[in-house]
This record gives sequence, C-alpha cells and structure tokens, in this order.
Amino acid sequence: MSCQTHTVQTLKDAGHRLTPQRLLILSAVRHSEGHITAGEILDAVKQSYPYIDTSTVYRTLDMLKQMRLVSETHMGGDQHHYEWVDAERHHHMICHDCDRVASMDDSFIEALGKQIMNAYDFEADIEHLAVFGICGDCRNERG
Amino acid sequence: MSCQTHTVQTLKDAGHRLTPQRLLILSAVRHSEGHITAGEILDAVKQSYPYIDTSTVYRTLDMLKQMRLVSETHMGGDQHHYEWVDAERHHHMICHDCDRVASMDDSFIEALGKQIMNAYDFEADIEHLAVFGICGDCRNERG
DNA sequence: CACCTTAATGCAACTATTCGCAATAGCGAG
DNA sequence: CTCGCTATTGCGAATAGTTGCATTAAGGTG
Repeated sequence: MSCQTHTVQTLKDAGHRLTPQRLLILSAVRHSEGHITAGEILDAVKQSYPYIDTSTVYRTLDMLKQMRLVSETHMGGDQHHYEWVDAERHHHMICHDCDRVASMDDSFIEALGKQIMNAYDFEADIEHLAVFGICGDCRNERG
Repeated sequence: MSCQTHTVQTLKDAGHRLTPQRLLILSAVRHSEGHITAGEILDAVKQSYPYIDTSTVYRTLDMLKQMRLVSETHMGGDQHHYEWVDAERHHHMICHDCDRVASMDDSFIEALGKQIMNAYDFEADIEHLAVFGICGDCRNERG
C-alpha cells in the first residue's frame, strides 16, 4: 500500500470525497520539495486540469490542514507556505537580514507546550512555527 | 514629558517626519485597550480626518513595527491585530473551540529564545506569539 | 446499473493588504 | 520667512485569500 493510497484512505475514512481536483492538489503538495505556495499549487494542477479554481485549492488546503496532513505557515512574504506533514515535525528560523531559512527541531517547541500546559492548563497545538530573528552569520557581520 | 512627547521624539530621532495622519494613527493605537485592527484604526482616524487612506494606515503601522513601537499578530481571524508595545511583553493563547484569548507570560518565550540561541546560534526575536490550542474548559467538556 | 443525497466545484463578487506614481508637505538650510 | 529636497500622502490598480450560491458529481443504496 503506497503512501498515496494510505492518504486517500484517510480522507475517505474521514468522510471526504475523492475528487480528481483533490488528488491533483494532494500530488502537488506531496511532490514539492519542502514548502509550496497556493499559487504554485494552482499552477501545477493547471498543467493537467486547467479549469481548477483558486477557491478549490484553498478549500482543499483548509481541509488538509484540519486533518493535519499539511501545515500552513506565514514565512514573512506575501503568501502562505504549505508543507506535507511527515513524521519529522520541525520548525523554521528565518533571518531578518539575509532571509535564509534554517530548520529547528520540534523538541524545543514540544517542551514549550508542556510548560504552557503546566502553567495555564492550555493544550498548545503548534503545528509549525516560524521564528524570525538574526542568524549567527549576520550577527557577526554587524560586529 | 508625556509619553506621547517621548514617542514623537523617538520618531524624529529616527528621521521620520511627523504628519498629522501619523499622530492620529499613533493616538488610535495608544488609546485602544489591547488589540486594534487596521480597519478599526482607519475608522477611528476618519472621525477627525476623513481623507485618511488605507495605505497610509498600513504604511504607518509598518514603520511603527520596524521601530518596535507596535507589534503585529495574526490571531486567526481575517485581519491582523496591532498592539502598543509596552514594558510588559506578553503573548496569547487562543482556543480553537471557544475562541477565548488568554495571556501568557513572556518568560516562557524568553527561555525558548535562549535555548534556540544555544542550539543554533540564532537570535530569535519573538515580539508577539499567538499560540493556538485547546483551553482547559473545552478539554473538560469534551470529556 | 439507475437513483438520490449532499459534498465539492466553479464562478463571481468581496475583503484585507500592497504597490506604483504623481502631487503634497515636513522640516532643515539660508 | 522662503526655498528646496525628499519623505509621505492619496489614489487607483493589483494580489492573496474568502464567501455565497447555483450546478455538478462522488459514492452509498436498491
């Protein structure tokens, strides 16, 4: 059973219908290296199915977000980035100066979640966090 | 020297011009209890100066953000919230279920920043964080 | 396979926010 | 006080994303 089949089954189990549009969107997100924007998904799907509408892409992404199959992040630009959620949850550090993006292990955020739970009885659900700041290289350059 | 005077001086020192529009926007943000949206600022300013344009509000907010005088947060709705940055930095926890917003002390985030610095040599700059999740009340109701 | 329910689509209109540009107006210099 | 430089404004057009609604089609039932 391929990974795609597995996903399809997950959607069916949750009572969602399998439409060609959804399969194409799914495929676009799965085959992207790392992040992909809604616009890029739209373009990719249009290659095989030119009638696809923007709203369908956004609605499908909303559904996938709710099912925790993709995560959405605002990484500072003017559009959101979507990413397939795999076993290795991670977060991003984005440098204000050089715009480089680095990955951060989830353990830090997991720990934060536990602290928040202890202090406030609030079950934090941080799917994906984008932390802005200054990277070491840029800090050194500034002297 | 009032707080307003102080802010005005800060802007001048940074080489920004003092325009009536900016003073009105500044005042709107300062006099809001907690958060305010761009639309609310626009409405407030229009009371005294109806010609104010949306783009002026956004541009001024951008400037204030860069100067660290206001913070911008996306709290889940369809518009951003702006808040005057005062001595007491804090963050927010927003419940997915009941939409209630609670405040979180900055100490947790400050600690996270230090950990990130140690592990990645990245100086995180988390002005304001909105953490989504489930509050204790809603968790109990679910059983 | 034909039928039915209702989720999902495409479209068009709408909201929040951004951007280019010509006109305006702070504010420092003389 | 006037002049000039240029930051800032208002406008209009553009972009990302959302929403209402009539139409279509997935997929379960007989």
